Amino acid sequence: MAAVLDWFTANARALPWRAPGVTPWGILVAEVMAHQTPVARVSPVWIEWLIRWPAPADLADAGPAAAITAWSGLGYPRRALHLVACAERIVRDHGGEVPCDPQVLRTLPGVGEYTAAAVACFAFGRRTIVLDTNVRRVLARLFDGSPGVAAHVAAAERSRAAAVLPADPPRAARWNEAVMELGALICTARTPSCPNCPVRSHCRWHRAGRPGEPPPRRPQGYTGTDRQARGRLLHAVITDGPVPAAILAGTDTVWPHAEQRQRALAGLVADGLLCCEDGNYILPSAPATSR
DNA sequence: GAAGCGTGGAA
DNA sequence: TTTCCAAGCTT
Repeated sequence: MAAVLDWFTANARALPWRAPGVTPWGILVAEVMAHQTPVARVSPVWIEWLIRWPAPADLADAGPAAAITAWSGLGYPRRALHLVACAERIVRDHGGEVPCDPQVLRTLPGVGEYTAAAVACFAFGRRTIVLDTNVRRVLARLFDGSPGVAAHVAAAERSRAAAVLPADPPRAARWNEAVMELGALICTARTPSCPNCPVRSHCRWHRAGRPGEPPPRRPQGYTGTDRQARGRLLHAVITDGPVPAAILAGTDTVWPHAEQRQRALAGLVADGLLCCEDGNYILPSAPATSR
């Protein structure tokens, strides 16, 4: 639909990874950083990472501790380990170049269906089906007239997305990016700005009077969870350097509940985000095994 | 297939 | 202040 492409030309955000000359590695880093994370928060961290580690080999050499520290406040720090493992695999198996085949990309740590399609499309111009939560929501409203989407991608969604994807690869890539942007800026989950939508007159959901409930809210809850405990404990080591196990595990300095504290620390160690050496918790210096 | 995995800014 | 949630992936 030309209206969406025209809208994108006029309204695309100037995200740093959309600048000319950004490498496939830059695209991959941006996509992983953007998982469940607002783009506005990703931008400064992405710039920092690409300056420090402009190519996969640079991050592979840097190792996990530096990556975890530089991950800053993006959340889900296992993604930093995934990127290090990606970098190692890219160096070892792909001559230091990010692969362009979505099926190959899919085998990299932390790269799922969406990210593989996105990197193949945005970095290499491949004609792939890019289905993130924004695209799914836009297509569901536009063509199905439903207010939101299910938790998981259905087969029918893929075929519908394929059906509306332009045949010409460069145009398909543009379409993917444009629909994603439309979902991020206009056709938002909570309060969509239909008056500003370039395809409101074609939208089944809008034409039907925007029926239905808003998408089911996810059970989240954070305060007091293992997730919060993990975040606090890891943060302590990132900011203070090596922390004696007697303090981190043995006292309630960082986290009050003893049993939960042990569970969280064990999880962090199991995930490769922390190591315990010589009685101290430290960030891992050895490469995270990427399998 | 459901559950687990962080964070900080906006509403 | 509290609540809600933002370009998913893995087990």
